[in-house]
Amino acid sequence: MVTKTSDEWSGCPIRYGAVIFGDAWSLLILRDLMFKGARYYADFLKAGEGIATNILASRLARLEDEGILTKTRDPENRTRYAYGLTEKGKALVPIMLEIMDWSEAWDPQTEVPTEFARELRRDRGSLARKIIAEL
Amino acid sequence: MVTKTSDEWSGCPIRYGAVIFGDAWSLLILRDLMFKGARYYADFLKAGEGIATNILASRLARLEDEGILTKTRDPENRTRYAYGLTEKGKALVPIMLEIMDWSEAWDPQTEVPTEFARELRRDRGSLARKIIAEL
DNA sequence: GAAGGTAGTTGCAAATTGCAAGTGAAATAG
DNA sequence: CTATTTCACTTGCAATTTGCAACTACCTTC
Repeated sequence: MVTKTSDEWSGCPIRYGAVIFGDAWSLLILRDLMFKGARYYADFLKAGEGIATNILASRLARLEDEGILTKTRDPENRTRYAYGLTEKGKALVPIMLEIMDWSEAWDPQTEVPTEFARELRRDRGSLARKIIAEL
Repeated sequence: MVTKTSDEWSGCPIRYGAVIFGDAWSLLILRDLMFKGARYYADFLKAGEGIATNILASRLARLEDEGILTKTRDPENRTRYAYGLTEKGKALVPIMLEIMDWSEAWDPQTEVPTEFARELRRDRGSLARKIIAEL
């Protein structure tokens, strides 16, 4: 694929999106941050998806490099780091909501909590703002 | 990653999304179908991203298996196949528009045509419908 | 300063990708 | 009816990436 440092790189928005989160593991990490309250390295490891520790480390580093998340010493327990979304990362919430809506509509096995699905349909803009405000 | 045929598979909408298009090449194929009028195998190969023919074949097959695109003999030139989006595939347009909006907002190098960006901001629902209608 | 918790790194086999060349089926040309 | 071309792949193989398991380094607490 044409890379960001290549001469052939142009300003295509989908290609930029593909570089950032056109990767299944990154998508799942973002999900855990946005919707499951994951904050620490161990949270992502234990999220049940079976991500390997080396892959997790590489993805967290990439997302940090891209300015999507931040890594800081946890004030409560200074042996560990806390990961959090930047403004740029929080701005991905509407994309995640669209994905959820699509999966709910087209995959029979997908199940979104009823109340959540209702809010998603009714006013996804305010739902997005509410989720971002809680991050 | 937990696979769709695994006992541990649950109805998580983001995981379903990740399986389908949490893949950079698939995203670019969908972009070419939706916004660049690509229809034939050669169109995707020549899209300038440098996708290898074996990778293209595997992704087209996967997207077809997932019910996102269809493959039919081209009526005008029966030596080739025409690829097209199913309803399920067309329903991905709003997700792609969200990605475009996000890239335009957060990546300085990304450039979306001004008129397109304006419509995206003003009423993305009707822009999505317009794009789908033209597919 | 030893023990425990946390976030990684390292080594290696297996799977996937990327590249280039080859194949097969259908139209078209002679 | 045979030869050529076009199109859509498939195959073989080296290089990269992933997945798995074990190991390390850094704080903090005791």
